[in-house]
Amino acid sequence: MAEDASTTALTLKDIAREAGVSLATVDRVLHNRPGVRPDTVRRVKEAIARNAFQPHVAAAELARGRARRFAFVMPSGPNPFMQQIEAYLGEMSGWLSARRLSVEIVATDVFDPSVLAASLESLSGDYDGVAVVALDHPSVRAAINDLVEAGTKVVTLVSDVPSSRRHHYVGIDNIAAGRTAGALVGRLIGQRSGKVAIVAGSQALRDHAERIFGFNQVMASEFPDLGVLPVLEGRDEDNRSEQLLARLFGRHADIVGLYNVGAGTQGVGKALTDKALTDKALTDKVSSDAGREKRVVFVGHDVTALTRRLLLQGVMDAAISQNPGHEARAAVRVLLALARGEPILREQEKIRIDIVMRDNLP
Amino acid sequence: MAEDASTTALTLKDIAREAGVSLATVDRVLHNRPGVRPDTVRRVKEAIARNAFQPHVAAAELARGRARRFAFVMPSGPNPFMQQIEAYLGEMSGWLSARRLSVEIVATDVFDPSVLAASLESLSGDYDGVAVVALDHPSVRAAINDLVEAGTKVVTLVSDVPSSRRHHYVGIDNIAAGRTAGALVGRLIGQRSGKVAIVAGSQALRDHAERIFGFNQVMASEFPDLGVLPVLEGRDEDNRSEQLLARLFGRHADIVGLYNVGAGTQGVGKALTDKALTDKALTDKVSSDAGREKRVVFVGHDVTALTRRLLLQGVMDAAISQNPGHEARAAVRVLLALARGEPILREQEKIRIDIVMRDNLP
DNA sequence: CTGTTAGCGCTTTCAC
DNA sequence: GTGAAAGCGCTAACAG
Repeated sequence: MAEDASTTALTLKDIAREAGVSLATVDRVLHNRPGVRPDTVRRVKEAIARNAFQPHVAAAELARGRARRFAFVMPSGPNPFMQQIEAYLGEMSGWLSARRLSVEIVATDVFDPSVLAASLESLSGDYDGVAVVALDHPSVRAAINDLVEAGTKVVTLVSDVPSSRRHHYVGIDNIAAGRTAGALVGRLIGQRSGKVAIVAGSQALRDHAERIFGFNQVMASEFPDLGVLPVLEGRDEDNRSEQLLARLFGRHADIVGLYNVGAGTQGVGKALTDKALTDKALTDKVSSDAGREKRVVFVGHDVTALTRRLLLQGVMDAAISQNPGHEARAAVRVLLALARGEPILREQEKIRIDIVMRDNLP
Repeated sequence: MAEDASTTALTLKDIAREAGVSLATVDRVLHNRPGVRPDTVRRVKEAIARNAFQPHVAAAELARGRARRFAFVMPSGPNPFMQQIEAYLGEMSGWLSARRLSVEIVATDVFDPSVLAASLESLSGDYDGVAVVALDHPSVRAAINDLVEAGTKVVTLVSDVPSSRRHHYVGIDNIAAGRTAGALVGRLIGQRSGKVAIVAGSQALRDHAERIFGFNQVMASEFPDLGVLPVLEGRDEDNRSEQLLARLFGRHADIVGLYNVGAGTQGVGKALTDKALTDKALTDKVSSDAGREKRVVFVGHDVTALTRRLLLQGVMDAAISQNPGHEARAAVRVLLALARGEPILREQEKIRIDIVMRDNLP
């Protein structure tokens, strides 16, 4: 139990002496480099294990000389969530340069498989690691596999390609996120009855499809009395989402819940507040609590300036969120650990599904 | 814009040459060490600023030689949450030793101010940094200030002493946590009416008192129709909490919500399931949905093996949680950054108030 | 297949 | 006040 804390930690040299070999040989074994007789490998490995030897990362880092370069392949459009990730990468610049790490952002049309694949291919050889917001498509998968083949460390970010050989996925489980949204909508509706609407960008997007799947799962099994209306596809555009919704509200007077799967939140919020005003005007003479009774429970994704405001105003009830700062830092740390051959702290790098309501806004 | 990426990063030597001084002098200026003429200091600082020079942390770490020692002063009792923090510290052992860092856990009766203060005093001089689950008391504050005075870096963990000179607090805003609990209880009760019960360990504990304060704030302003019953003090003990609650349920048939502020969750859960059984027996002949109608909305704190089970069973509706793994790692990283004189990544080290429900269980 | 050796960019004596 | 020089524990190039 009582380790002698005053003893200086072991070094490569100690292991070398103990195994009866030279520094270089231990180094070779440590990094699984070829050119060592199997028997020697065994002896060295034993010495390492016996002493629970941990090489000093700082010394290793210093000795390399060469700085490490990472590329982040991000969507080129003006997506607020992606911009947040880029902003958080920017905030790390001091941290990065003190470690002689460089992170370069490569903007691409990630929605066009061939363009994305070409972008990835063009990175080969120049970077130690690549983080990519990936589209799940065969040619993208192939490009990722090629990078991995060439020795580049690859992590998928926010959107995964599970069938590829990427080393790690930094993002949330979207089915669970959809389930969480469903549980919130159902629970917050409470005893009331009525219908539930869903607005998504497109059901062809893997993450949107997964969220809808999870949402429907929960609605069907736990809130069977709430009828779920067919998914509206707003293409993540504000205007389109607003119009589709307004029309839907016209056709169904009994909508009590709404799940916005992707972006276009501005339009969704607009449609909701318009509806609230109309309802209020209609019922003002009779009852005063149209706000309470007719209020539509609204759950969406991500904490942006807009959703923050909607939450504070009470228009939105909850946002399911994946912390963009955490994703940015986790991607960098994972790439670094992979490049160094260090173990990944799974717990630390796991992205949680955050439920954000008005009182726990970050 | 186009920095020459191939240029090797600057080193101390470059700065020294540019400022017309030696390596040693730049080092002295960099660390605000005495023995440099003011004018020289200025020249060197200018050269550093002009080049946005960042010393290489790995080189600095390697050159120090001496390992850094941190102490974690933790409650000695069998508190599951604290045990989780210790477990996560344990999981970091590889990471720590690869950086020649040592973390020692010092168990103390943190609820006795004089004992805690004495423990802290005894650490002086032996550690580079101390993380402490602090009790807010004058003698504890004094002990913290003494440590800081002696050059030790100090962070408070989970429980803060805001009036002390501690360098950092790693933990949540407990008032906001209480507000979040209140909003959840209120919203999940929905249209039903009735009373809300609160069970706490003790109102003398700062964090419990703050949570109750936040909870009552929200109940009063947003759910004025729900009557909040006087706080039961269960001393975080299962049996006592259960008995107090059972008695309360006997006196009030219309309890629809329950907030458990601290531990003792096992007892609270027991009391709730017993009540559910009784209610069901009473109403089975008349209506079948006593489960739905009479169900008490139950919100508590922290994700442990027990609360996880209660959430899955549907006995508990939500747990307000502060991620113990994050707290452990944040405390270490903050102490390390403070010791190295590096900036702290505020965003990264901020502990969020997590809302955990069945579908987003970590 | 294995060993020797020259640094990496700092920190820290010890001299001047 | 300031500078010169000896490492810290690795990696990588080169020599056998």
